[in-house]
This record gives sequence, structure tokens and C-alpha cells, in this order.
Amino acid sequence: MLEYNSAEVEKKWQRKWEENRVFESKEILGKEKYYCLSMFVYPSGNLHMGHVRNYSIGDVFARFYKMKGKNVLHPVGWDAFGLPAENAAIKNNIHPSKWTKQNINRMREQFKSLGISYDWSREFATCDPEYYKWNQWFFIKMWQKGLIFRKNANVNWCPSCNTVLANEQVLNGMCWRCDSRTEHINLEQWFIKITNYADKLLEGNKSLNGWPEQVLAMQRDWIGKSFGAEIDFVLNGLNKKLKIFTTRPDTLFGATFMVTAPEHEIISEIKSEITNYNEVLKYIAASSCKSNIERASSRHKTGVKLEGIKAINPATGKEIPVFTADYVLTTYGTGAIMAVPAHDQRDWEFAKKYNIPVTEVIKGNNSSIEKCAYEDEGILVNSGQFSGIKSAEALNLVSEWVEKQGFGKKTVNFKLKNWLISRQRYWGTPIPMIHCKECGIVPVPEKDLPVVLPEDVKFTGKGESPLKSSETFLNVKCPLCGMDAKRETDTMDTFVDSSWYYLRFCDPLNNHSAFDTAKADYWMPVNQYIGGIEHACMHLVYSRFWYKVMRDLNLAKQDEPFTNLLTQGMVTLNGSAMSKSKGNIVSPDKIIEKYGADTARLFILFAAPPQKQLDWSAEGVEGCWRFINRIWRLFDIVNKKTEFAASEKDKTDILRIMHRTIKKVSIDIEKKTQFNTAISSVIELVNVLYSYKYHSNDDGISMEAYKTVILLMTPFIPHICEEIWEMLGYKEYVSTHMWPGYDESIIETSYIELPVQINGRLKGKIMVPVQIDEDEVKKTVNTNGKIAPYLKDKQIIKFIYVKNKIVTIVVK
RNA sequence: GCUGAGGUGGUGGAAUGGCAGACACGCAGGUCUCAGGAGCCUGUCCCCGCAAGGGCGGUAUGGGUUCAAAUCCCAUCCUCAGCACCA
Repeated sequence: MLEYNSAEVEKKWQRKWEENRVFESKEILGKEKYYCLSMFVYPSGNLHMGHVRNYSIGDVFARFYKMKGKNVLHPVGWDAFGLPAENAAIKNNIHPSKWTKQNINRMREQFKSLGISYDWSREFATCDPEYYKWNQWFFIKMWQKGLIFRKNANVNWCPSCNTVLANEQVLNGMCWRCDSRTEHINLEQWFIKITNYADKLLEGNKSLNGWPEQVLAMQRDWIGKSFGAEIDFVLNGLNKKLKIFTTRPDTLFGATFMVTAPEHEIISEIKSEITNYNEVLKYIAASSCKSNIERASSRHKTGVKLEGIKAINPATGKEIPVFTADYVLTTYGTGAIMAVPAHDQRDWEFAKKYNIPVTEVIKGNNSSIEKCAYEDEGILVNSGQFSGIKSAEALNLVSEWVEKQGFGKKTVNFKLKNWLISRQRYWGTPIPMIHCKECGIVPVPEKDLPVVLPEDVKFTGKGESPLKSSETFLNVKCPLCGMDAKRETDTMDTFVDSSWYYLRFCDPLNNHSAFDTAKADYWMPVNQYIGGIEHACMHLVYSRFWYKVMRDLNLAKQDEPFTNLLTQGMVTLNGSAMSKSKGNIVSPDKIIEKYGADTARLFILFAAPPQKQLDWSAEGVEGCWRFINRIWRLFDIVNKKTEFAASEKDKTDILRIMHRTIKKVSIDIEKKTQFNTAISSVIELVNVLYSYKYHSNDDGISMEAYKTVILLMTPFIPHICEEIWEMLGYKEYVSTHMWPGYDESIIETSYIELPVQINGRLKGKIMVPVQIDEDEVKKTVNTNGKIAPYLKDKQIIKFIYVKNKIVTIVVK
């Protein structure tokens, strides 16, 4: 038999699959669908091992369910807008669209060399005007629904990318793309009111049983719902109120001062009353120079008292001082707090530093406020009519009292901020709005969509958005009054593109709507979504939000777009992430060239469960290559004629192991998403076939088992399986063959080996019939040569027989 | 600090109340061979033993529940990930 030639075989089947459109799908009413989606790829120019892992995992699901008889949708596309293309334009003087298309062409070939079962007829890129037209259409729909607004806001600015960033895109004060330190500037920007859906997103989290707990927890934290109260504190003699948010209304009587964020507008409103206003201004200026990180990391809280200003604690009626300090965030709650130093550590530190009285209002067992604040539950003291009540109850009682008295109300607060979606860059979806001096902001009429990106643009990397340099783009007539007007030059955050692409895949060629609702109803929701954990609070929140908006626009029926989510682990080399800068990259192309895609896929799927980190191992790859060749050589061994005849026992054994393996692989893929153990059980079956020395005259059972090996391995290593399937005489693709079923009654043996424990230690094993009852087991144990001696002259305290599992005897 | 996931051989990892270490890598030995860095076979948690065999030895540590614990409960330690002055 010839050596296995992976390069030739893989090319052959990739061509056949493509020519015969084996993996193209269409809606078939009455046939159960399965939508499998790996997060689409940014066309950076090169596939890396993380991609290979992502798409190999997706392909196992897609191929498995196809063989199980489901109507599988497994599409592929390109998340093609974004900064790298524009940076390439600046650096290499190549148009972003050209750069992107080159990369797509190259990566498409790489994808094809992996043999992923994609429906290529549905391919699209988000930079196609036929796609981004619908971004614009959705934008206008949301604008009409009041979900989009413009606001002058203090926003995150990346000086290197020259654009603003959403909150989610600032990680530890750094830009998520380029790692530069971000700044805060004041700009007029476009926002989407994602906070309108904060509660619905949180509520929806509870129904996502197919999502990893880790992602749900991250989203929960990110949305950050907390219950509390808003309370107004009167500024004495000023006819003004300072509104605060607290989650601890039970500590209201202990509020001995107030603090506003330095950015709080009240300061300028009452500046004439502040006797040390210059000092306050100086402090505000100093804080604004600090980054969020510097503010948070500074050990010592700083602040300045607003001299001449007194607030009144509405519960005690006492006058208390007001400070401004940058440990209070302008972006959370109302940007001001009531400070309760006895029961909040931050306030405690601040009070100590500025000699503010600390009033204890919650008393716990042995609690003390001498060395630090007491933040736990307890009994209220020094709290007027509420003294003596448990703090847990007081939370509610005080809020209700406050509400009745008319100086506040119960409320909830979210950490989630509205989604800033405008970017001052070229390579994105133009925001379809027109600024008219007379009519204000006017949406582009639907018939004029898409607003296409102009070609006459200069990429200098300096100054304002490149779109502002295009005269043809900039100048338009107002759709309402017909006068000269200007186009909006901001483009959309690329996370808009990825918020609904899974719906476009249901109907990618539609040119009169974003997608046909009936088609989307057929395919949605995505049964299995696969991608990296880094999208937990960005893409996966935005998409869920977008889908809920579409549901409210009657474009979608379900509440959630992704039923099951698998977040694959990182691919590392010697424990650290592969990266260009570290120079520790293993190139997929080289591995495919040397061993073939099957080997690369097998290693990735076998070396670790999909969710865990996977460390690359050259030896491990070598081992997978050996296994693939072992399957290849088994073809001859199974077909070889020998004079040995198989015994009945051999035959039933092999049949039983075969059925057991089918069961194990099916469950591991379908129920446990644990591909490594699925593969190892097939390896065991192959090892069994190697160790049997007959391979003729066994009623074709070893051949049956070999065919089973091929069928079971097809989702993992499809190319070699197709080749062997053809060698076995089949005319159809193994990829479209039915997944094998198993017979529980064959897996069960008539005899079973029972372990026998005495006082918790394994002492031996007995062979017994499956249906055996406890009395029979006792007899067998007592006559067993190995076990009986342990029972001699001993008193049996307990005898436990767990059917078909174990025998345990306790003796004295 | 908060949230979440974890801690098992030389390594990746199996086993989720019932035989710890499946399967693979690595290593060692054998076999075939002119040759082997190919293939095939055997062994490989630890301790005692040449072996057969034996071990209330063994799943981060200490305790507990149970006939039975890697698995459940309590405490402690450690690792990873996310968030972090969110009032």
C-alpha cells in the first residue's frame, strides 16, 4: 500500500466538495435545521492557530449534525471594516478596500486548505455596500424609534487611532486595538441607547443555559445593576438641591458630609457662593489631567472642601460640609454621594484625613469603627425612629420613608453606559445623516441608501476624519428643504457590523431588505456559536442588544440570537500567547504543508478540551500524524486474508466495542462538547482492531468496525476519511453519510466484571451475569478464591451490592 | 477587594459519589531491518519485592459526611481569567 499523501488527497476532496456544492444549504421546511457559526474573521492577512482552532471546532459541530441528518447552515464571511486597513493605507499608500480585498483573497485560500465545511455561496464582507447599506437602514430605524441621540460628552479618545472609543473598548485605560493610553476629551458624538435594554439584557442572561457561566458573570458585572435610592440634599440657603445615589439608604443618618465628582455641574452653578473657588478650580484642573488609572490607583484620597457651602442631611436635619474629590466618579449614579464614613471604607479614609466626624449608625456583633469602617449588616443606632431595626430591613424602610417625605425615591442604577458608535475614521459605515442649517439633522431618505464611501479621499493620518477631505461626499442637498447641506462624516463603530451579520447569513443576497424574515425565522437562533472570550462584554452584548431591537421592530421572533456559546481557549506556545512581536508563531500554512490539514485539526481537537488553553506541541502533532497513518494502514490489515478464524467471543467483543465507541463519540460531541475524549475512544477502537490477529472469516465484523472508525472520524479529519470511504467502494461522500447508530443491547454484555471492595480497599473482581441478584453475588463472593480468605473468621457488618457497578463489604 | 473557573503522574489530560491516572506525548526495552529518527509489540503513579505478589501509600493542605470521596460539605493555601474608588 502506498504511503498516505495528505497534500494530494486533501486537495482532491476540497475540490470535489466545492465543485459539487456539498455544503451549500437552503431552507427545507419540515427538516430540522442546525445553525453553526464561528465568529467571522477580521481579514488581517493571515490565519493564525487561534483561527484554526475556532474554525476546526465549528466544523466538528457542523459536520456531525449534517451526518445526523440535520439541515446545517455553516456560513463564512469577513468582518472587513476597521482601523488596520486604514493604517495600511497611511503607511503603504494602498486604498483600504484594496488592502482588505487582497487579504480576503489570501485568507479564503487558507480557509479552503483547512477543509472546513462552509457554504461559500453565502460569503460576504461587511465592507460591501450591499451589506453596510442595512447598517444605515437600521441606524435610521433606531433614530426614528428614539434609540439614537447626539450628545456633547466627555469621551474616550485614542490619540494613536485618532478616534473616540466606546467604554467597552477601553481596557485598563488603554485602547483595545493599539494599547495606547486613552484620553478624555469633550466632543459631540452619536450614541445608541443600549441602556434602555439594560434590564432586558440582564433578564435574558438567565435564559442562556447554553452559555458558559464565566461569560454570563462578566456580562452581569458589566451591566452592573444595583438597587438603592436617590436622595436630595438641600444646600442651605441656596434654594438648590444636590441629588445623590446610594445603595445603603439604611445608613442615611450617618451621612456626615457630601462629595461631588470634580466634573459635577453644581460647582459652577454655585461658584459665587464658594469662598475658596480658586482653590476648587485648581483641584478640578489637576484631576482632569489624571487618567482614570491614576485616579483609581492613588492610595491617598484627595479632595477640597467647598468653603461657604453647607448641605442638610434630610434625616438628621444637621448641616454637613460638601467636598469635591476625584474618588467620586462623574459617570456613575448622579456623580455625587452622601458620605457615611462609619460604614464605607473610602469615606472613612477621607473623613480621617479631613477631620470629619464619624457617626456610627449600624452596630454589628463586636463591631468597631475605630480602625476601619464597618460595612456589614447590623442593628441601626443613632437613627431616630429607625434605631433598633435590622439594617437589611431598614434598607427598604428608610427608602420608603424618604419617598413619603418627598425628598427622594427608590431606584436602580446600572454601570452599563450608552454605546458611543461614531468614529472619526474612513473605513467604516458612513452615518446616514445630513446636517442642514434650516432643518437640523435629517436622515438620508431610504431610497438614497446606501451612502457609499467616496474614493477621492486622502489618507494622511493627520488631522480630522479623512472623509472631510472629500468634496463629493461632503456637499449634498437637504432632503427636506433642498438647500445646500453637509453630510455627517463620522462612520460607525465596526461592532455595528458584527451585531447582525448572523442574520444576513440567513439571506445574504437579498437586495430589497436586510434579510427575509421568513428565512431568518427558519434558521435562527444560532444553535452553536463559537468564538473567543474577549468578546464577552463587547460583541456578545451588542449582538444581544441588536437582536432585541430587531425583535421589537418585528424583524425577528426569538429573544436571544445564540442558544449555545462555546468560548474556545487560547493557543499558546510554551505557555505564552503566540504573537508576532514575541516571534513565537507556529504558522498554520507550514503545518498543513508538512502534515496536512487533518493532522493540524486532529491535534488541535485532541490535545485539550475546546474551552481550555491549548499549548502547541510539535511531538503532539507528530503523534496525530502517526495516528492518521495508522488508520490508513489499517485498510490493508482489515482486508488481508489470513487462515485464522475469529471465535464467537472475539466477534461479539469487537461488535460490542464498536457500538460502545459510537455511543461514546456521539455523546461526547453532542452532550459534552468534549472532542478529546471522543477522539481517544476511537483510538481505542483502532488499537483493538490492530490487536486482533484475524481479519478474515469474521462475518465482515472487523470491516464493519473499520467503516465505523471512518464515519466517527469524519467530523475531525474529513479528507482522509473521504479517501478511504472511496477506497471502500462507496460512491457517495462520507461527509453526507448517515452518522452510525448504536444498539444499547449489544453494548450490554451478559456477563460483567464486578470489583469487590473490603473495608474500602479493592481486593478482587468477580465475573457475574448481568441480571444477578444480591444473594447470588454473596454466594459468588464467598466461593471466590481471592476474596473468600479476607472474609474468613470475620463478622460481616454490611454487604452492599450496587447493581452492575460494585460490591462493598464491611467486616470486623 | 469583588465575580467566575481551577489545583490529578515527567507532560497534555481521563474519571463529577462506585476499580484514580483512559487516550496521547515522552521515556525504557524488545522485534523487524543492511539500516532506523519508519512500522509492530511490551512496560511506565509511588513504596517493598528478581518475580509472583503485597501496601489503611497516593488527586494542593487540614478536617467532615459516607459502606465508598479527585468528585459532596467546612476551613486554609495557591493558580488563571474578568472587573475594580460603581457609593
